[in-house]
Amino acid sequence: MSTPAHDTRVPEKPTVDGLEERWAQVWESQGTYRFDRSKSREQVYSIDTPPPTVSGSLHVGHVFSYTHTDCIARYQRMRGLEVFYPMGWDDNGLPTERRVQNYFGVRCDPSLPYDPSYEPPASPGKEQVPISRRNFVELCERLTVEDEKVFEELWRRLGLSVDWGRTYQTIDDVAQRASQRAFLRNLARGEAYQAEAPTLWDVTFRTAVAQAELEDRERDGKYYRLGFVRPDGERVWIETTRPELLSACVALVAHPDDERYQPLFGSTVTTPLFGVEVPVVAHHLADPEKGSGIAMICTFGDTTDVTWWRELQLPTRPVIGWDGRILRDTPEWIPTEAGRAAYEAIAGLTAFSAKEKMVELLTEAGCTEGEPRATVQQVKFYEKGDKPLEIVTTRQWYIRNGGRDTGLRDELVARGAELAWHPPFMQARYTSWVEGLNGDWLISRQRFFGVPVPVWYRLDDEGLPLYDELLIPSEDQLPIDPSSDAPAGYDESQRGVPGGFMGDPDIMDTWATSSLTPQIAGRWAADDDLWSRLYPFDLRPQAHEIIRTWLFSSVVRAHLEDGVLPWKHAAISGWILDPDRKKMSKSKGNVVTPMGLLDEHGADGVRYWAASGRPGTDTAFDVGQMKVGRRLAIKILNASKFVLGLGAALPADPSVITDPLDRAMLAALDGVVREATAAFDDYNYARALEVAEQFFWSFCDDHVELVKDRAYGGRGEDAALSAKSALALALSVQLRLFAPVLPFVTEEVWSWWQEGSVHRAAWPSSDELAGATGDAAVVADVAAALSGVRKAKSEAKASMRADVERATVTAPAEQIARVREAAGDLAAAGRVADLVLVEGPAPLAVDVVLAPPA
RNA sequence: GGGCGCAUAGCUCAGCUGGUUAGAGCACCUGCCUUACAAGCAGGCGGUCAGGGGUUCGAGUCCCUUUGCGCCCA
Repeated sequence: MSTPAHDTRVPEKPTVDGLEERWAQVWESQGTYRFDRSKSREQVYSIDTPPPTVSGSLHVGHVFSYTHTDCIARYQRMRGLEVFYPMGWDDNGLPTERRVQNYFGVRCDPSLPYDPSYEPPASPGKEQVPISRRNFVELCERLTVEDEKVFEELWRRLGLSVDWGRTYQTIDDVAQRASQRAFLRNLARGEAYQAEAPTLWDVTFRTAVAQAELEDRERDGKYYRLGFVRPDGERVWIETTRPELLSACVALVAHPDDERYQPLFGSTVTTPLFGVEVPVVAHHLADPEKGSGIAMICTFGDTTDVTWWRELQLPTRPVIGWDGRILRDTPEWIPTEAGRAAYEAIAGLTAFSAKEKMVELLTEAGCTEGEPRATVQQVKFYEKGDKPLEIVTTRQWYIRNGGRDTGLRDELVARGAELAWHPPFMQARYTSWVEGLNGDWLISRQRFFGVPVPVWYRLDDEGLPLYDELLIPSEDQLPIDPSSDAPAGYDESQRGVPGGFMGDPDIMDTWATSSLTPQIAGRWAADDDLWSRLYPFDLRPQAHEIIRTWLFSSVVRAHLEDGVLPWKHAAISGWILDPDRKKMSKSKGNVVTPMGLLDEHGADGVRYWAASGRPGTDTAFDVGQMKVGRRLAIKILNASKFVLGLGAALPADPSVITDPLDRAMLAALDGVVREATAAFDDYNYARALEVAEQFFWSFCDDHVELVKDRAYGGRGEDAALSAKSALALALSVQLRLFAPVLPFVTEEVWSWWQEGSVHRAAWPSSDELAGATGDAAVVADVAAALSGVRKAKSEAKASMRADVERATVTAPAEQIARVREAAGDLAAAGRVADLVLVEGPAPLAVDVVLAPPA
């Protein structure tokens, strides 16, 4: 009839302490979360896990969002899908470079040869030691291995159901191969190209920066009023914040409708000091309200200058070098001796010093008017930099992303509409970003720790590179480093010599590699069998601030390579806010270490807090919620101990559950299962948790209290069997409902009486409750009646054990009928001697006469 | 300047496609050792759902608007 109770193993004093360590070990040794690659694509749920930056540190925000993904992963696994859930480490890029520089006291000098026996100084010295690129990369790898260990430890402690046999990096050979292969294929299809173009340039890092990495910052600036000279000798006054670029001036521009300047269009003026003749042109982007309404166009002061330069086909007169200083050679376009002398005065200066010098010279020469006018300007910065970006003209690699092609742009916008966004409004971030693009994706970076651009150039007879004559490796040669590998048909002795070759010196943007995380984790083009079982993936979880970078660039790569979306769903997590509703950040010193939280509140408690945050919603950091979660976990232990201690066991046949109250409770639970399932299918783990939790508390406080007496045998064997069977069934279902959010405590209880892991058990369904359900409405009415009795005792300041002489329940007929179904349990739980049920008006009321104290 | 989101009890938040007296947890107050749990249990206090206007028989929910906060983009 039912499973005997003797195989349960309930501890005397259950505790949540120590569960993490114990179960993390069991899961590892049993391979609970190991991916079974024999499953077909339809049987697999594949997750494109965001790789955290290992040279940074994990914070509460990581714990928050990774928990969400884990809840989804665990749910899908219990639904019977084989979950592909890898973990990646993002070690590619600038943050690692900087950390290595500081940690070892070295810097990369790509001109140096590789030294296989190199060992870094024991402690960093005052001066950074220059080392070769390969040595530098080796140090990066050495350091990141240590970081990864710390991260993995935390993730295991948090209980992420990751397959730890499937970790990946964004810099190792696998990643480099995928990244270079994708690039070469883009190149073959004409989607990757090189171009000499104005490029936003960080003078500190000496690298180009992509549109997606920009941010605007406010800066105090000054407008200087400079007089240009017309052929008739009259002055034209312009206002500029960058007088240091005067020598780079190529034109003046005003709005075509501006009557003040219309007479000048088509004429020329000469620049003050330098005497260069420049045209006066018209363009609608010139703002008549700004300054004097007429502006100078330079090579290049800002991105508007670039637009004007391109659209008005103006000449190029660069004066700023890659180091951010004024170029030393006096430009040939300056015609006068005085002009050349003025230039020599600023040659080699930083932009800042050059500005001061220019203002001094202009003022002395009487070319300025009035005092400089203070202004606040929006200036473009590299998001990781601290000096304003300059715009320099360089040869760079680009990948088409729709920024210069409306056809492709429309296709990518359509991809965004095809993706299931959670929450849906996040799609707007994507669409507006794609629609606002104004250039292709610049992927080359003049840095060292990254995936090299895998091409060489042939050198002409004078040793100059022929950029059109690319030397390209075959895919089976990958990964390559063109600075140390020679192209086919050449040998190392021909590097850098006339008629020989040179490697492309640049690396790729970190997003050019991380946009391929599905391809890297899924072993694209390396393990076709695995790949075919995973791709396109099911889920990309990520934060909203990188929709424009990571999400978009991933869509671009999959669209170009395979003509598909890389995944079906994107789950966008919110921010963690501190109690002042500000974003938590290291600089504000309000960051809490995740390991400390796990120690204090337990992994289940911390996960409970995280899972309470709705998808995409910013959530306050709240230890109160973690305490609530911890209490819930403890309650699950205790309630389970009680139920199992009664000798409750799962019924082999639901017909033993005969009592209407038991069946009512299971009917209500059936509703909870349906709701939790629908919520999880909608990626709303928070709602799923909420309904399960709400049911659980009333299950404990009302149902268990009501049936206690019957379960102990107070009304006979059959009645007790019904109660115990229903309790066991309800417990089994509830443990599984909680398992995705509270993996440790549910596994602990599961192990007391069930075989295998709860995390590989089937998600509860209505089918398993079928045949054991009744009228769910009974639950609420009986609970209301019990509550009435309790209230009377509480108001009389009596113990809940106090005896009741008579309790009279008055309610409409149908409610009375429902209460009657559980009259026996109600009388026992309330210790009511005489329970009277009376039909009457709503709402349900209870009149209680307490027995005199004994 | 454009876009998105948020505003509900002291705090943190639910309230789906508009439907009877607006919910939960925490906190607070009053009690209760009750044989799973005092890390518990019972009961209670507490809200002109940011302000204004509109649609509707009916609005926390839909529309407009104002204010405040946050984020993304220019």
